[in-house]
Amino acid sequence: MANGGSPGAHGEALLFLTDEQLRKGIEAMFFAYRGFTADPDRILEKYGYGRAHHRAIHFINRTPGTTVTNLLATLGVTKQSLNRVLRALVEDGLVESRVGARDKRERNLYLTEDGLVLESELSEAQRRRMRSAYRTAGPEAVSGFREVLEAMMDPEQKRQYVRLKEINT
Amino acid sequence: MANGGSPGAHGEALLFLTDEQLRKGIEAMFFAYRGFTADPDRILEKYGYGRAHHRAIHFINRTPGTTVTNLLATLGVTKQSLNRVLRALVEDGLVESRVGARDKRERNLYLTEDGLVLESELSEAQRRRMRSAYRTAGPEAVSGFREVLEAMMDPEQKRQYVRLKEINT
DNA sequence: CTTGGAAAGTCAACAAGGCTGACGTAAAAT
DNA sequence: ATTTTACGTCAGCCTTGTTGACTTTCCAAG
Repeated sequence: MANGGSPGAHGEALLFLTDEQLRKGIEAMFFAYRGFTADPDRILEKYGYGRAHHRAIHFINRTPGTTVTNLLATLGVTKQSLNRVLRALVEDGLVESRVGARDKRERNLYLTEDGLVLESELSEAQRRRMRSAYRTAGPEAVSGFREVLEAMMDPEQKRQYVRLKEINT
Repeated sequence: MANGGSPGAHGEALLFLTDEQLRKGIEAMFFAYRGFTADPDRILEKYGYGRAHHRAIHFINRTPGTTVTNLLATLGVTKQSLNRVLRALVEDGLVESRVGARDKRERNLYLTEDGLVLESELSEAQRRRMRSAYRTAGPEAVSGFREVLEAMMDPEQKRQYVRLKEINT
């Protein structure tokens, strides 16, 4: 079951698939994700928001005019859970919810000016860290980074990711 | 502030540092982390546990005999929060808490046989996904993946990561 | 034109897992 | 002898997720 240290007959080519290597990858994900969220978390706290608000703000900014159902699919949470967050953002004037033009049942979501300001504060902080990590690791590492992450996603998540990736190419 | 599409005088060498590229990295992290936790989450649900239990189990397994204070530093949560999780695991017979031999104030934590069984179920699921992602992306990508993740950690997290990495080399 | 179903919003209740603050006990260190 | 450390615990709070039930509005198909 567990294959320890000694490299087998296949040699170095498969070294990166040992349990040891996989474990390092797992722990790297765990610790890196903490860093990934640390800066936004600090900013959000100032405004009394949490990560859930950040996610909503991020994806509304990414696809302005998106519907609630759309956002639900992207975020993978329940309507009730998203609604609580969305209500706060609308009440605080960071998000605008317009009745759909074509289909009046839908609500099209947009960031207000204030919403855009917070979004930019959050994403700049997150980009700063990402930029520094990219710079440290170099372009080759970056492409490997993204390849592995993509391969780690569930099919549905990957669909969401690719869909967004192809906007503003 | 935002630098859009057109490559500047530096050419392709810095393309990976555009806001566009950074954004893709950010979203990749978001979606990949969901995949990363999906399999363990399903398993944990069967036993009525959550991610917090998984983390405790993982790191107790990694450094058997570790103390509560140690675990606290690794996990980055409060004593009260960890205690709730630890109490459940001890009561359910997955973790053993022995009074320290040298320092009787300390508690040394170990997985029991049952604990080891669950740990192995969880980590095998997680390794399976990581292995598949590594295989898809290839060895070069894997090293880039880890480099970027390491560069993304806060110094304190990186210390934890490196400390663990160097056990069982 | 009626009706079925989709999109959205809302209420209530609950759970996991974070947090702070305040104590208490045992044991080590000074 | 006193202070500090390690651990445990009680109480209460918050965010963010869940289920279930119900309503309103509106599109679309029969």
